[in-house]
Parts: sequence; C-alpha cells; structure tokens
Amino acid sequence: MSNGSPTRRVPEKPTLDGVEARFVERWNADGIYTFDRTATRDEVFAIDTPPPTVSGSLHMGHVFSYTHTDTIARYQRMRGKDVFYPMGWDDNGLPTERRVQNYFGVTCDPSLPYVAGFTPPFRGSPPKDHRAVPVSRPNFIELCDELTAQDEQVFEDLFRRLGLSVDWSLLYTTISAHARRTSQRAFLDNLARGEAYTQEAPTLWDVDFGTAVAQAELEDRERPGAYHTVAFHGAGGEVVIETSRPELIPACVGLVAHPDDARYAPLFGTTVRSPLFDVEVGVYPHPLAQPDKGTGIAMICTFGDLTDVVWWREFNLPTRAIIGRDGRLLADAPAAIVSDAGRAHYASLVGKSAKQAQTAIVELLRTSGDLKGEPRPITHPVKFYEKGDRPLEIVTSRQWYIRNGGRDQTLRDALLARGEEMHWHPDHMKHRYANWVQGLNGDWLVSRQRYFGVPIPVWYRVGADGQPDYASPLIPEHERLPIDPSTDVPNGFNANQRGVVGGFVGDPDVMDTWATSSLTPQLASNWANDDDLFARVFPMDMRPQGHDIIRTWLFSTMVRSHLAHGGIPWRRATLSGWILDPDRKKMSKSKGNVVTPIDLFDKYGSDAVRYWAASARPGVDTAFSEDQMKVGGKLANKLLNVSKFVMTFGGSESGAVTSPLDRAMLSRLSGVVAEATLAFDDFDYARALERTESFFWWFCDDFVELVKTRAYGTGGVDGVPATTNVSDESLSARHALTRAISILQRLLAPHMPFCTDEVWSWWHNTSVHGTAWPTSADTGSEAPSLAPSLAPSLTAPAAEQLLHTVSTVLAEIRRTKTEAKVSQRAAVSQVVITCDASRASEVTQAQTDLVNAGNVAEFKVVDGATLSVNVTLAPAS
RNA sequence: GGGCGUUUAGCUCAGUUGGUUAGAGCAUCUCCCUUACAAGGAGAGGGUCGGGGGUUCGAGUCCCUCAACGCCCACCA
Repeated sequence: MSNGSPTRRVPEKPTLDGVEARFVERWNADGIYTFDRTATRDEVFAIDTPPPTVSGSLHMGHVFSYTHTDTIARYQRMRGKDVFYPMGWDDNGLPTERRVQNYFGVTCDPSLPYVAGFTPPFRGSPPKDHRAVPVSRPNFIELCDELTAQDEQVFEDLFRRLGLSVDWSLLYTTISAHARRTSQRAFLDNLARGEAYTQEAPTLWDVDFGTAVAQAELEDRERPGAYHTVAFHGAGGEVVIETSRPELIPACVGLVAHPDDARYAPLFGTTVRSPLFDVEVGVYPHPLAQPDKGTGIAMICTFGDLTDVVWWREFNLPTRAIIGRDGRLLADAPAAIVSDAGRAHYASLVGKSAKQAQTAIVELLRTSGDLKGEPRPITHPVKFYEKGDRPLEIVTSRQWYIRNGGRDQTLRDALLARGEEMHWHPDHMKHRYANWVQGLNGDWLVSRQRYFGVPIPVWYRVGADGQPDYASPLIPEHERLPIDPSTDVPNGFNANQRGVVGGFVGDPDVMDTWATSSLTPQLASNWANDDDLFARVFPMDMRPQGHDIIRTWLFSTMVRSHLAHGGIPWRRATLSGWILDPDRKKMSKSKGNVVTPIDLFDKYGSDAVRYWAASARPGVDTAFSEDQMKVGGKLANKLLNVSKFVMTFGGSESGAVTSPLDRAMLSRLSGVVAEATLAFDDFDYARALERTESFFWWFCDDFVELVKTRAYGTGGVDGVPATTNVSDESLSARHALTRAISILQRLLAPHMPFCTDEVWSWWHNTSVHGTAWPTSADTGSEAPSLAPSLAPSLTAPAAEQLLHTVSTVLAEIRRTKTEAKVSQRAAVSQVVITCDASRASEVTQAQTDLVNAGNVAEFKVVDGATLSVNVTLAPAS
C-alpha cells in the first residue's frame, strides 16, 4: 500500500486499552470523515441518518441500528465514495416539551410576554408538590434549547465512542432556526402549490394533550367496555340498537342499517325519537352497516368513531357535539334537545368525563325503561394516540392538512409507484409501505395545538365580524423565515393590530413533528440555502430506519419529496430489526432490563459491541447477547495478536509468493474478498462479516500454524526470524502472511474500526479507514506475475482441494494427539496417508509445513482410492 | 378479516441459482502453558432441518397444505 511507512512499530504487549479515546481524538483531528463538497453526485454516497429523539436516552436499539449504517458508510468510503454522513438531533415536539416541563418545573402559556433573563425555578427534579410556573413561548423555547444542548452533547459523545464515522460538521437539529426555516419554507411551498389546506372538520383528538392527532400516530389498545341495548321510539314501536357508548345518545343524529337488511327496510326514510332526550332522527341505509353486528342497526353520533364521520358526511347530518376538547361534556346541550325532560337529563351530565357520563346515563336509561337487559361486558380495540393515556375523542376543529393521497386516488397511485422505484432492504418491507398507503383514510393532518414545535407560518386578517379570514392567509416572505406568528407581525400591519377588527391574528398552532422530520434530506443538505450542496447529495443513497416508522417517517418523507422534487428522496431504505430480550420479548425500560451502552463499551469494548450488532442479519429482530460481545472481544484480541505475529516476519505485501500452500491461502482469501464485497454491495454487512471472520479463524488456526516454522526460516530462534540466507520458501510464507493480514485488517475495518486502525497504525502512517477496500487483485491470486516461478497458475478449485487435504491431514494428527492426551507438540514417528495420485501430490506440496506443524518424523504416502490418514505417535521419551 | 415474516443442535443463528457425510459460535465434556495470543489452543458429544403431502435421480433449499409464534394494517354498533 502507498503511504505505508517501512518502519513497523509493533507494541511489545498489544492492548485495546484506551484505543477508543485515542482514535476518536485522532479521527476528529485528522477530519477523515469530512465530506468533500467538491465531489460530484456520482462520487457521493449520501445517507439520510435518522435523527434520534434527544428527550430520551440512547439505548441498545440505537447502538444496534446505527452500527449497521456505519459499517455501510465505512465500506463505501473505502470503496472510494465521498460519504455524506450527517447526524441530526430530533429535539422538536412533544417528548421534548414534556421533558422540559418536568425538568424545569415550568409550563408554556403563549399569552404571556417574553421575560428577558428568566431563571427557571429548578434545574432537574422539581419536588412533587411544585406547581409549574407559566412562561411565555419564547422563554419556554429558550429552556428547550438549553436542555436539548445538554442532552445532545451526551448523545454525541456516545456515538463517537461507538465509532460512528459521522461528519459532525454536518450536524443539524430539528428545532434550530435552520430547521424551522426549512420546515416553514417547505410548508409554504406546499401551500403555494395547493397541497396544503386548512379546513374545519371532525378530528381525532387527545383530551389530555389537548391536540389533534394524525392517522399515523394512532394505535389500537384492547380495553374493557360493554354493549348496551337501548330502545329508540318509532311510530311502529321500539327500535332497539346496541352501543358501547350510550353517553353519546344526546349526540345522536341518526340510525343506520344495511340497505339489504329486510328487518329495517321499512324504517328507511322514517324517523325515530331518541330515548331520554326525545330528539327526532332519521333512519338511513348504508353498506358500511353490518347486519350481523349487534342488532344490525346502529346509531350515528357526532362523533363516536370514524365511521360516524363517514355517515355524517354522506347523509349531510347536523352536528350535535357534546364532548369538549377537555374530554368533558359541554355546558350547552345541542339545540335539538328541546323537551324539558331532555334538557334536564343533559344538564345532569354536564362537566362529566365521558366515562362518568356513561355511568350516569346508564342509570337514567334503566330508570326510564329504555335500557333492555343489563350491559354486557366486552373487550374491544379502542383508538389511542400512541403517546396518550385515554381513548381519543373526535371533535370538530380547524386544522391544516397536506395532501398525501388519502383522498386522492391519483396521488395515492403515484406514491405507490414511488415505493416501487426504491430498493428495500429487506425486500419484503415494501409491503408495509404499500399496505399503509392503500389504507389511508384522509389527508395528513399537520397542525398540532402545542407550543414547542415549528409554528404554522401564517396569519389571518380579522374581518369586520371579528372572525379570522381563513380562506386567504397572510404569508411571510421567504427571507423572513423562520417566523413565529404569535410574536412576529405580517407586513403591512403593526403589533397593535393583533387580534383587533381590521387587524390580524397569528395561526396559533405548530406543525406535527413529522412535518419537520419528513424533511431530513433537505435539512441535512441545506436545501433552499445551499443549492449546490443539495444537488450533490439529493436524492440520497440510503435511508436507514426502524420498520415501525415506515408509516410515519418514511412515508411522510416520500410525500414531501414527491410533491416538492417530483421523485424519491433516496434510492434505498434499509430497515433494521428490534432488539429483543434473551426471552424474545421486545426490550423495554419498564421491565428494568435495559442495559446502558456505555457500560457495555466499558466492559467489552466498542468493537465488541459493534460485532454483536454487525452479526445480526439486516432487518431481523435480534436477541440482546453479551455472549456475542465476548466473541467480538476475542476477535479483536486475536486480530491484535496475529497482526503482531505477522509483523515480526517483516514480509512485504508485494513480495513474490511462490509456495503452493501460500498461494492456495491467497486464492481462498480472494474468494472471501469477492464475497464480502458482493455482500456489502447488497447492504448485507452481516454476511460480509461472517465470511471474513470464518476465513480469519481458519487463517489463524490452520494456516499460520502450518507456515510459521517455514516463515521463521533456518536459524530463527526464540521468536526472532532468521535474517540471513533466507530461502525463497521462507520469504513466500512471510509475504503471504503480510499480504493476508493487510487484507484482513481492511476487511474487518468497517465492522471493528478501533482495533483495525490500531493494528493498521503499526505499519502505516494513515488510517485504515482512508484506505482502499481490498480487491481480489490484492491477493495476487489473479496476478501470476507476482509468482512467476509457479506455472501453471493455481486455479481456485485446485487451491480449495489442496487446503482441504492439508487441513484433513493436520486435523487427524491433532485428533490423535488429543485422544492420546498428549501435547500438540508431541512427536509423531510416522504418518501414513492413503490417497489417490492427485491428493498425494498435494500432500507432497505441503509436506514440509505438515511435518513442522505436526512434529512428524516420517511421512508415507500409499496409493488408495479414498483419503485416510494414520498417525503413529512417537513413544514418550 | 387482509398482508408480511419466522420455525435448522440445549441456546443464538448461518446454510445465495436443489447436489458429497446439514455448519458456526455459545453452553457441556475431555485434553494441552506448543518460538503471537491461557482474554489462548486441540478435540468430543449433540440435529428424523415445525407437521403432512407432492415434484425430482436427488429437497433444509422448489410447490401445496396445516400448525405455532411474531409483526403490520383494517374493523371496532
């Protein structure tokens, strides 16, 4: 290799102690992972790194998946690519907001004015009885900035310790001014193209967080409930329905049954009156009604579930909302309730939570005789916000949406086609994407009624009626971004006009965290700010992420890229698996079994932990295994020792390798290089490692043992090789060992960056991570000129057969000694090998090495059909 | 209900177009301080490849079917 120093500096006692700190420092100082901004797109390998949420802590799942990405980055770099490998911190959104509240003991009140030099009541662990101090939004965001900066430093230190070859100069955060500007700019572009719109509509609502929630953030949870059989009153008698939510009877706007259901056909077009509240509602036919569910006829309420919304919309029904944004029954009864009894019944429910209202209304129904039988307990799936604790309600509110194909088949088909354009690793993950896109039931709801986030960057004129004009929002110029409409003023207005007739009002909402996260390729590449950089890296080559966020992060990023850039955001997505407990459960904090990465780095070394991660097949859920880390530690240690050993012989990488056994070893290694390269090109880092490691142990255990005596040469004693009159055979072994160790160090470098750079540094002045990935040509097995004396050139199958035969003989000698319970060093008086002529020739070619390795006095070859080996030990002296 | 994945040694997993006797590591047992490494080395035992059926000269590998486990989505009166 070029840049190699002829001086070899091999430590007397190799060690991995301190290797991480040393190389973290050196890599940083030398800037070897810095992206070269002059590289053209085809020379670049760009990675859209997932920005971890900094409000939590990094756990083994991060170590696992980020290691996978790093092995790819290091491989591509060694292949000569200019690797664009940024890191981002996701410090935007609810998790950060909650952490800041709990850490400082504050709460955000956007109506308050900014206080300069504000000091929070606490820094860490406020007492339980502390009442949160309200602060303005700008003050709150300052505190968010302070805390996230602390958290981010911890994250960076850990990732550096893990050995990620990130270019830290590309670091971005999702709440920075840059991110807010990018996010707002992208949103305004969506608005300008007609892809973003605002609408007042029923929305899934979390009553505890007080915010709307998108389809992608839902999850079902099994919850106990009960079917209640309730009578409505029609002209022809009672109409009995079943409901799990009787508290919504005052919100009832109709009944619905299947069009083909003969039982209810006579009722279609007629009306019935609701129990207790005596409101007249129509009976409607609709195919979504299921005859076999309950009594086959259901009540439509505003709103019990999403099907209610469909019916409400299709039948153009009135809105009778009773659940407020706090989850409690509204003070005012729906206007449709007119009877005194009905109004009295409603009044008794006001202010109660949905659950309390249900208990109360069941009692009322029982008294009135409209409850038929007793409620029947059931367990049923209920929709929750994935971070929430109470079931979602549906309330009507004004929200912003971005079109995502949920209401538009053409766009949906286009996004499905984009999914096909990409490569998926593993391939079957694309089904999850397609499944999700096909199941969309509405556009992407991007507004959130929260504080810490990127504000929706618009204002509205306040009309003569005092109402905001939502139809034509006031838009800031690009140069003004980022803005906060709660404090900034639109052009042409002054601050005194805020909230007054003829003035303006800012949109109070922030964007969904995914509205910003969906722009990570643009954020990392400085889109709209540095178009030159953007053009050099976009679309990116690789998006690594968890398969649980295909429907959120991956999909929303695809939507943004498709709408804004008319193409896919990356050529391939690599989906990593989960970390499981040893007992196959997903690792969870609550179970108290989360091990901190730092402890493991300390205990086994970063390379060992990386080895565990890199051993897992792409996309496969993997058991947490300290055993695997121990194995990785052994591998690193072995690499140190065998490298040191090989170094002592002073061979040359370009020296002539003439002996058949040496050439056969290099031929096998050539195959390994080809396999590892192929595997990495297919993003299968695990296979690359497995092939390399497998060869490595064979190399140490068999090959080195066989050739080391020859390598020492005649006259070499006490661990010091001969230096004069060294034979060609001896030189061949030295050169072969050297060439192999060079290649092995490089093959292992993407997986174990610390120990490989350590051993590389013993004989090179440059980092192994800036060195070229080995090729088959490096082995010399495809370049006969390196061994002109050997003709004809050894073919790969012939090499394999030679190695196989030699290993078989060696194993038999070893087995004999083990079974005789003597040292491997024990003398053998005779080895008789029965084999055919071709094997006999192989044995002869390696006979010197076999004699040396086995301490054999006499070799005898007997003609025979099948290979068999008979070993006679010398009598103990 | 729809979709996807997994099932190979006690444990964790390889096994790439079907092809010698199904492999590795860990664990277990035995032995060995041999001129790098005892944080080492040499060996041994251990599997009817989830069940059944089929294609083939030949199936862990391809087809059908069943089962268990896991995940995604939908429904949620």
